[in-house]
Amino acid sequence: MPRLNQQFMTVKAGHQIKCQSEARDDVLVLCSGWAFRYIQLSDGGRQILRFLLPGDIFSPAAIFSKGMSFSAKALTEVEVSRLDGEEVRTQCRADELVMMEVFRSLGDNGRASYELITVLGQRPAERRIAHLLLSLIRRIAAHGEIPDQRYPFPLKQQHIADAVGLTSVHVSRVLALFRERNILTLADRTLQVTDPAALERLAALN
Amino acid sequence: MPRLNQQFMTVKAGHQIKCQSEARDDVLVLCSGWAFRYIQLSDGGRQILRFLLPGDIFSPAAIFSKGMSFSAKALTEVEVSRLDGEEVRTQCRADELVMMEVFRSLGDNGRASYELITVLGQRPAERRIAHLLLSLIRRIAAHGEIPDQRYPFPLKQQHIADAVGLTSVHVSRVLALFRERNILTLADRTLQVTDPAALERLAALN
DNA sequence: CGTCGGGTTGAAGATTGTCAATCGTAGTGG
DNA sequence: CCACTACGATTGACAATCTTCAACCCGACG
Repeated sequence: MPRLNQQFMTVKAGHQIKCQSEARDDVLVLCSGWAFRYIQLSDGGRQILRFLLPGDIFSPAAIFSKGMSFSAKALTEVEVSRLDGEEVRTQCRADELVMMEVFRSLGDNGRASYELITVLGQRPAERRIAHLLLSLIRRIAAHGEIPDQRYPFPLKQQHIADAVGLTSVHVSRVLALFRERNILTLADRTLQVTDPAALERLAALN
Repeated sequence: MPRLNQQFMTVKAGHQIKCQSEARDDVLVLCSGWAFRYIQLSDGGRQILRFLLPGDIFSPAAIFSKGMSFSAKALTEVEVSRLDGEEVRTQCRADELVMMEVFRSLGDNGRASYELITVLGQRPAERRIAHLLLSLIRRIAAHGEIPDQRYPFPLKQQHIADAVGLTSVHVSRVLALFRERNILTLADRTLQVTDPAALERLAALN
């Protein structure tokens, strides 16, 4: 099994990793830190499509299909590995497990997209934010056991706002509400959940 | 090249084609009529994820990845072809072109999802509706040349509402506005566009 | 002729956005 | 060590957008 050619880079917090019209056909993988995919609108708005954690592929869909145009930015300082697209494709054909991994990633992203569409279309502010927080918590927990319901959480309120389609002002108010109701506290780059059941009730998508 | 086993069914307008927890691992293809994918919420709300036109696969992602759970309904009377999942997968491995077709479909759906997320998160009612209408127009036009900017359009206002995350009452008001401004008229299962440029301006995602 | 589904309209209220001021904290440079 | 600054979070007042509820219309259809 040939080792794939890879090339590393590190990007500082807040800086661009990939822009909408990136021509190159490479596969980027997040090795450490947090990042996010987003679409930049000309009127200054931006929609965050998904947050990326270590191990995530920046654009799994782009491996087999052209023309996904979104940008990606580093949320914290990150390390990114760049693989040649063609090598990845031949590797997929050769190794069933690699292929499966790519499909799993594609499936996760698709499911997350549909959930986000549903949340944005059908849920009020509180429940949108609860859903985002719980989704992230689950993914963080899958990466390593977390003591005590305290999760590392590098997002600013503006990121939450851009992810769930609200203003940062409104996000601030909703988080204040959560704090008053003793559901969770978000401060100091840490998310502490005090009432996980309540959070799940709000985030539920049934 | 072996002909795939297929089995046809027709479903009347408004009836279920596939439900969220469909266990069977088959590939459904829409042969005629319109349908839509959606997620049903327990509180009565529903989010329409995508409208399907003839030739569309109900769940391209499900071919290679488990656990996409949405339902599908017929919008008009439809004909659906059912293929065995396993046969489709072996066919994909055998025939590069079939594989490419599936990837194209996956890519289209992914792109559409990201656009919908952006529209729902960042755009007000008018622009959401404009975006939906224009997307549909483009797809209809791709299916056969259309004279005169008059498009067949089987959606009720409730469908538009569930697709863009608004109430049907508000959809009605926005459509009235479009009519007053001579942008388009929606009546009688036909969509007539009188000012395509204005529609594109509203629908634009830049 | 009645009724039913879908569309339209008005009035009132809830949710969310906008604008602007304030505050706290962490640099940064003198 | 002390301004000075910059950034993010918070708060209040107000406005816009969208929903809710209810009534009504109208054409299709039994």
